[in-house]
Amino acid sequence: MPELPEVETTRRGIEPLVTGRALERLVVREPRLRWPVPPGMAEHLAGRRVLACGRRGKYLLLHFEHGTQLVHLGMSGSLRRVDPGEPVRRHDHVEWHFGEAVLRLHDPRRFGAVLWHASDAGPLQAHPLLAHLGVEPFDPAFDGALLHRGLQGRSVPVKQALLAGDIVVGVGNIYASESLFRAGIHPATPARRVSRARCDRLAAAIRATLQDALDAGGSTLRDYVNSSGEPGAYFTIHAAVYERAGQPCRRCAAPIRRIVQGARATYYCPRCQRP
DNA sequence: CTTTAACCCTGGAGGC
DNA sequence: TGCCTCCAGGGTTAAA
Repeated sequence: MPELPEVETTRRGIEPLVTGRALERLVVREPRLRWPVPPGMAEHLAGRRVLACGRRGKYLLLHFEHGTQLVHLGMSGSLRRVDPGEPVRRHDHVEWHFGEAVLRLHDPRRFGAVLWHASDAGPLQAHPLLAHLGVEPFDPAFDGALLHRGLQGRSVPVKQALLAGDIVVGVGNIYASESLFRAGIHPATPARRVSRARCDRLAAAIRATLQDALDAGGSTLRDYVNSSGEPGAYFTIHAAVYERAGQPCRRCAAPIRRIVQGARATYYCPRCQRP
């Protein structure tokens, strides 16, 4: 499932293809995504120039003069470059035509989204889907102090507090487990009980885990965004705990455990990770 | 305010 | 081989 590193890698892949270029045509084959693709979006964007390609959390942002297109990959989405005339496959829902470069959104489960925020509707940060997002993990402002502040007053397990995305964005289910392992923190620890010192460790662990995934993505960037890449083939990080239930911890050899928190699987080492 | 559960959807896995 | 059931999962939203 695309987490922040996959989304950022996608952004870096498409940025040179779209920046400064006019969107000749937008094709919406299946508007029924997480939310309906706004009617008339194709007409609204035809011939308009993309000024920049950004990202906020897991939202890709295509900035136009008159507004911004928000693209979310959900959990099964991928955005790839294909050649014009490349056969359309099942679940190819939206297409951006920039001359010889065509971007195609492929999303079997349709949890993704393609939305529009007009410039005259107010600042982009005020968009309902962006307004409550936490800080970017690579923003210098993200540190142990900020994390510690954000965890105060919450009794939910620290893993769920990370996933909520209102303290720091981009930490999905995989990297939440991996980051907590790296920091040596038990995932069920109540958020407010994580000490300031351990928040320093955790913030560093989150950044390091995401950076590792980004590095892995960078090495496979060509395959990821170009049509040669297998759709749905996301980065294979060298997971320490994720989906390793019953297998020996790479650090201490104790069997990795799987628990369910908030209806989501969490993996951890009972010996390396303490409350 | 915080916390919990339901929901959107399809492909893949497992049971029979 | 085929059909049925179950589950995963990001993230929003309604309900408690």
